[in-house]
Amino acid sequence: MATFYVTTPIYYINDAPHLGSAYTTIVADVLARYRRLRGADTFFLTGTDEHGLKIQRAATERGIEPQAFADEVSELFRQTWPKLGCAPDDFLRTSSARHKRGAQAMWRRIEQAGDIYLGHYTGLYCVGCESYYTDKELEQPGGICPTHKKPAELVKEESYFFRLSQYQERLTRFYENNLRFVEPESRMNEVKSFVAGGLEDLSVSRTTFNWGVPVPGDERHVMYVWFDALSNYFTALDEPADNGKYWPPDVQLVGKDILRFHAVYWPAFLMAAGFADDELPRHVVAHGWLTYGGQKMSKTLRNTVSPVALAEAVSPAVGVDTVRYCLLRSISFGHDGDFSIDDVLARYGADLGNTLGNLLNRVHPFAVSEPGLTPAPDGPLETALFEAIVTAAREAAEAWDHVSPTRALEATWVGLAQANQYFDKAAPWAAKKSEPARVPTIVSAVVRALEAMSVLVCPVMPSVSAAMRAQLGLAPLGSAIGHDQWPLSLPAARAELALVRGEPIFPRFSPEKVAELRAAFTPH
RNA sequence: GCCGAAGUAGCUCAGUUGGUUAGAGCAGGCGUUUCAUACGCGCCGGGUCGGGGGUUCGACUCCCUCCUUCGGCACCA
Repeated sequence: MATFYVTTPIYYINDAPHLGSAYTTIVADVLARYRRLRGADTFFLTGTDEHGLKIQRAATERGIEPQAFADEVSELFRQTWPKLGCAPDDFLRTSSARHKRGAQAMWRRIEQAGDIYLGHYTGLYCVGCESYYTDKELEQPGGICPTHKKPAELVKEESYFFRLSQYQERLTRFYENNLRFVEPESRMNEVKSFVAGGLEDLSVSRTTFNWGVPVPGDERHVMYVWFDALSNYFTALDEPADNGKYWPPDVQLVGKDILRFHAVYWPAFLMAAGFADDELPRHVVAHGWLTYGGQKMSKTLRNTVSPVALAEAVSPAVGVDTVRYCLLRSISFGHDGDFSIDDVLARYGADLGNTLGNLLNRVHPFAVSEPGLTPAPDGPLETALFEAIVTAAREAAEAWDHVSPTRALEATWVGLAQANQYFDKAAPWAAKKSEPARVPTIVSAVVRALEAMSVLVCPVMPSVSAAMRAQLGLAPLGSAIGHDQWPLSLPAARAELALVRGEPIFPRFSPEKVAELRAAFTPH
């Protein structure tokens, strides 16, 4: 049985969910939905990373316990995803008991393998901030702390280390045997050159704070954040029912900023814990940053945009699907990309309203006049249409398999365009007068095309898919393990159609609404 | 500084290993249809493929150089 395991990073809870994390989560959700439609037994994991000094300090500032702080912000994340149409199978919190258990078990495995040892970490420490800084983070020359305007001190602290240096060769070999381990390729090269530059052992514990997973056997230490966090991908499955069934991850989505941790440290940890090469994650896929309306989003500039608010403003019914579509369609995956309200408006009108919505809408008048449908065998026009649809399905599948949302949606929309073209060529309005017997054939063909398109569109726009299918007289798509529903062959003709003409799925925006949306969502 | 990526039509981007007139979508123009959400369909893109030089019979596609932008160069979530 084919399984599919996809993960997002667990998000650090020092901030509310933003467009960037929404993008990652949506991509993961779309991949999960796609695989489910293909019949794979799929597991989609996300969660929150809740440990570390920053969280401890933020909690202290508010006069609450770190756990209470974490509970609050984590909940914010957990509640956000359904509002964006995302349905993770599990939501892992690093402060949960099961995760601590799992992380400690992972620690022990590595320790028993002899790859964790006690040593001393030296770093530049700012007493005022109570934390370490890198040269880059400090003001040069002099290594001045930007907050306290005092030079950071060189401090030595007891710390456990992971023998990362021992894994350079094996990692290199692993990359050579798995050329697509990291995608896109340019990122793979970055990772390779990083490893080729030599690896030092990694400090994996701290004693300067205690909000973390205690090191087993030495509770003066807590695991340093990356050891703790990365293990979540394994600990989430570390239950008898799941463990082994979904492991290893098929796709791990990460932002480019955290690629190294996932492409170097993480496989090394797993190697040390005794995983064979074919038990390591299959693909780590790095995406770029998002700007909004050409501007980098930042809290200080106060130009962050809430994807949830945007979706609600666009439309209560299809806003979420619209935002999902636009994010995936407009951002060239892997590159930095810009997302803007003008882009949303343009795509809502053109791609969604005109091409997709209108196609569905224009078939209805003919369908209602043809209740007892008896389509003739397909002619050349119909055959050409179905070939085009199947090609679109195949190309979209190929693109989804390679985590290329933009390409997948392009292929999908080629299918929709072909259906519109077919409708014009077949011209049922003319056939009605000249050759009435052909009308049922034409209606049937377009309905079958639309049925196929409702599948192709489903991973990205599940509610639109359901709305389309409702108008076509079909039940929403469900996931059936082992049953590939992707339309890689001609959709079956149905003798009886039960079309239900509904309101347009993507109603045209009034000029006033366009103005309102622009005003509300154009960053300044 | 070192390494790497990108710079292609107004906008967003595709362009396999170099080869006939450089592509798509959107926007815009023209035409057409009226089934449909003034929607669809058809036609229209003389862009020095960042600048310069070179290799080649021939380069957007290889090499050099310059300019611009963006990444990576280890403990930053």
